[in-house]
Amino acid sequence: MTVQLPEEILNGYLKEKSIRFSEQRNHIFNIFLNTEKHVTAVELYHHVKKKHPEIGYATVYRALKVICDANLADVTDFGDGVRRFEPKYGLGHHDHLICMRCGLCVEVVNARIEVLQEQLAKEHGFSLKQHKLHLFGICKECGKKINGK
Amino acid sequence: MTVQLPEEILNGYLKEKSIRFSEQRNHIFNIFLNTEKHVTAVELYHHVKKKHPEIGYATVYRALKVICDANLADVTDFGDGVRRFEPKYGLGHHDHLICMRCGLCVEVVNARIEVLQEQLAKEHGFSLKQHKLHLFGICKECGKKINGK
DNA sequence: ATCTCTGCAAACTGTTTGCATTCCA
DNA sequence: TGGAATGCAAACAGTTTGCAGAGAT
Repeated sequence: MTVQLPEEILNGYLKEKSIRFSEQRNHIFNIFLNTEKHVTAVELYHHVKKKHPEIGYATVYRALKVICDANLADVTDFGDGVRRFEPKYGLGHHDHLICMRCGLCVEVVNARIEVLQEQLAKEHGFSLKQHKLHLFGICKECGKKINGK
Repeated sequence: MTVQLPEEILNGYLKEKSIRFSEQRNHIFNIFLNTEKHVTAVELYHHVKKKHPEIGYATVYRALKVICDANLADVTDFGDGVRRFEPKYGLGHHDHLICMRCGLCVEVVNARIEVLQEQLAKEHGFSLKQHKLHLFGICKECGKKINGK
């Protein structure tokens, strides 16, 4: 099994599902891949708009849906009611550590937590497919600022 | 420090913030406490509506906001874009194990995961305040059904 | 009497859908 | 050529807000 680039994965998925190629979706996908993580659909729309002013909201949403279906993006909601999308390439799972004061978002992983989650699910008769862990707290910088006052 | 009932906590909070008592908010709060967990604002509205048809959406939303501010409810979004509220009484934190097939939602806790999360946050200079862990998988029953086919 | 809370409806935000047109296969 | 994908606008769902009137302090 050779390593596949995200574009190849997407194209493979499109072929498999006999979804037609489209210039716009391609543009959206490329911009999505090069965007800072955790983009809102609206943010992505604006990024896309800069280079391709003719592309509309609906197309961005539809493209994102295809990308998610192809398992190339994760959807996350940090609790503010806005859905955020982030690219993923098969592997590379991670959790989120979010500062409640400044909004800083750090990606973290801990293998032991992952293993314990697997066990916990198993104890309850579940086969685990996916998980989302959001840790909310105060980051170092904000901590200083608060104490400095 | 004596143990406080949720109503007492809410009343204390109202007094502290000099928010006025209101019949409606009280009804909403009581129904909220006696509802199965993870209610949508809309679901809660309908429950409330049965007993108190004169209460409107806005009041339910406003009441829920006060309840959350008083730290008596948690907001959760399992990824479907709908915000769910669940009562909490100070302590009693738990995570969620969700079946991706039938929607079954089990509440789980694992002390070791909690400790590791604390450590993980600390490693990154964060002081942890809160976290949300959603485990998505296939429950025992659904697993049987899938294999049985 | 004052000033907050309610209830209604209208406004808003994020997302989806219907339809005529464009354009890939 | 046929049918799926686009772009627009209108529809939708969930949530918030403005305002007049009711009600708590």
